[in-house]
Amino acid sequence: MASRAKATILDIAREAGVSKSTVSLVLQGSGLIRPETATRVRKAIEDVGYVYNRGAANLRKAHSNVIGMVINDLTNPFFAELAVGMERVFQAAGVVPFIANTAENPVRQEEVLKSLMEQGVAGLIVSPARGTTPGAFRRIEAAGVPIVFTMRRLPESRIPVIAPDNHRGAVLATEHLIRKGHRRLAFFGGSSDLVVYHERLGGFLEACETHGIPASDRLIVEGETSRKGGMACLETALAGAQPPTAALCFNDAVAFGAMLALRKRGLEAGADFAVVGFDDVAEAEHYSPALTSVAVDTAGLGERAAHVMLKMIQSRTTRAEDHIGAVSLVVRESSGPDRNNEVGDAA
Amino acid sequence: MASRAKATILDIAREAGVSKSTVSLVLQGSGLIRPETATRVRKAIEDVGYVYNRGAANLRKAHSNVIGMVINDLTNPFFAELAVGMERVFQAAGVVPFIANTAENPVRQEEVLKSLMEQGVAGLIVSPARGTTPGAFRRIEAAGVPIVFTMRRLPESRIPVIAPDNHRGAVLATEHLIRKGHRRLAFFGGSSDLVVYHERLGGFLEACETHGIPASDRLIVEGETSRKGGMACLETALAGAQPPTAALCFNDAVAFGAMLALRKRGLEAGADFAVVGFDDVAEAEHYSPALTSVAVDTAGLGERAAHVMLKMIQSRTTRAEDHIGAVSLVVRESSGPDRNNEVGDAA
DNA sequence: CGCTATAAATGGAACGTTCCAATAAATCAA
DNA sequence: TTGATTTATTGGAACGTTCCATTTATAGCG
Repeated sequence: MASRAKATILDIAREAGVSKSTVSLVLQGSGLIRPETATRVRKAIEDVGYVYNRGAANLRKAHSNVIGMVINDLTNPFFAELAVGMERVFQAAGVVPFIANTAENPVRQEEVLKSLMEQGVAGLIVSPARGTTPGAFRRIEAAGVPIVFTMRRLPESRIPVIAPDNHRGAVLATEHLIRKGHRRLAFFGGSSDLVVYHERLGGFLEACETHGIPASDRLIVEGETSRKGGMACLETALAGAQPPTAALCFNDAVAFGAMLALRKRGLEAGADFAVVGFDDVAEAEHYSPALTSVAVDTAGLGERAAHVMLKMIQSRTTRAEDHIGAVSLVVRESSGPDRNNEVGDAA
Repeated sequence: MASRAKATILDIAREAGVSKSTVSLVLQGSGLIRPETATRVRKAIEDVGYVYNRGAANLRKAHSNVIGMVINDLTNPFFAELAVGMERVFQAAGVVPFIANTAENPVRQEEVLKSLMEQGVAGLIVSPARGTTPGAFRRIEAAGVPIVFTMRRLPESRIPVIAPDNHRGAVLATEHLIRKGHRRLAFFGGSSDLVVYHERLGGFLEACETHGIPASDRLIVEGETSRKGGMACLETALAGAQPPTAALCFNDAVAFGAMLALRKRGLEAGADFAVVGFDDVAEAEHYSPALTSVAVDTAGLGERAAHVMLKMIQSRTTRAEDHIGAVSLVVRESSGPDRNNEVGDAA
């Protein structure tokens, strides 16, 4: 049944009674071939169960159609949503994106990038792992392969970035909490080795500044960007003498964790402590209580990144402009007013 | 900076003053090369920024080190967890898995498989998209590329499957509901074009049978395997004259949807209506109320699938045994007793 | 009919590796 | 010293495609 030796273009040529060049032309959909010949060739292809060998082709063409998508945490639904947005665009362009997970591990990331490069990818869309060294992409850049960063950027690097307006999002969220009457605020999760962290924290601090929240009433708790991290942050925060009454969380996972920890203490997010997330993953809407979060148009960012990548490949450049996506605050149930300071809020 | 023409093995040979064969040997870590020569070559590799061309190599070797992972719905956290389990194993084996998403679309799946095959994958781990035609994998089988199905199987196919014991899981869950005093039961979500559906539904029906729940008191509502589908199922179920008091859901996403719909009606899962999910995704534990679900050891199944694949590749066979993973019911808050039929349940 | 113009098909070199068989150099045994 | 053995290194022929430069067939025109 299964012919052992895999068929090549030459086998097809023999089968169809044409030359290998003709077969190649048919494979590429060239109009130079007489339609009848083309169908004959196509039939032969079908008959022998031929599979195109893209490796061999790339040897001559140096122009693959695969794009690598390197993601730091596939279990975060946020990245899955991002990937889906990209795929929509790539599919339309006849490009197949291969996704690889680095699990937030720079060593693993190194391996994955190496493998992708060896495979001859046309471009790389990357959300770099935490702790990525500044030089990690130098070789890839030198090889002339276009790279686009999504969501995260590296400290000093000329690689284009597609990301939401983290600063603005944090300002929006923080102002919302202040308007709700909260005067002792916390920022939960993330760590300072992430540029995004500084952007989001920076927005938080700026809003505090503008609205006269003194530094002594701001609590910053670093932590893992996961549910577990969020739980830990909340515990730390409530252990203090003058605990905060509201928190802006680094992302939704942290927010979910904080809410879970609240429930464990018999407290309710929204009523007893205000929680705001970041990213607005699909789950946020369906949580209980529903999570107030900064919406970043995840799928839109994914589409944007894919478009930028396609353009870079097409114009064979390695440069592109950054894109900072608009954000908006989606107010739900988790961010109620401060009970001890019922200022009220019209909005 | 970036040398335009990419360096080849020959450039390195020139740089290091050896022959291309020597470079090739060094690249493969052969012990035949004098250590000093090897270091000299490695230095040259570093200096010229060489990237190995795996396509060219495969032309001779016909033995790539990439494995394709084809997943039907990346946004379902279940599959992300599965992927993570596989990656652990593959990483240790020095293999890089490329993940591709089919978004439950057989046409897209066709494209993805084609692309992966052209890329010369060593093997394929697949969770087939809904509506996959029985012949979809014939060509791949004929090409001698090992395939392993995970979670889902195709109606008639000799391809090995790694999946949980769906039947048993459904029996466990259903018996739990019956012990809780429920006498009118529903099965929510999924559709009959999925083999898994029949396995899970079969377990449900069998348990009903054994415990004397008449067919008239069993309600089966097909639906999308998503939150949205779950919401619709619940609405349909409660619209009837003699609505059920408990439901076993096709998977956790459906269960979350059903719980959400309950809340919209002012009802509470656990207290007013019992809900049991399937898969026990990480989220289940953290939901409110926490979801009772059938745990399938997702990561373990992923690891198992990866191991089977590695063994198939190594022994160059296309056959392997099915693996049916053990399941267990994790009882949480969402599956309380029937209020109108407080039989009680010691366990 | 001969000529040119167009259309269709073809052979061969190249792409960057691997691997076999062969060579060159170093070591050993007698 | 000579030949045998071991250790390092090397050319060259594949592998399956693309693409350029040709060749062959077909049509058009006077």
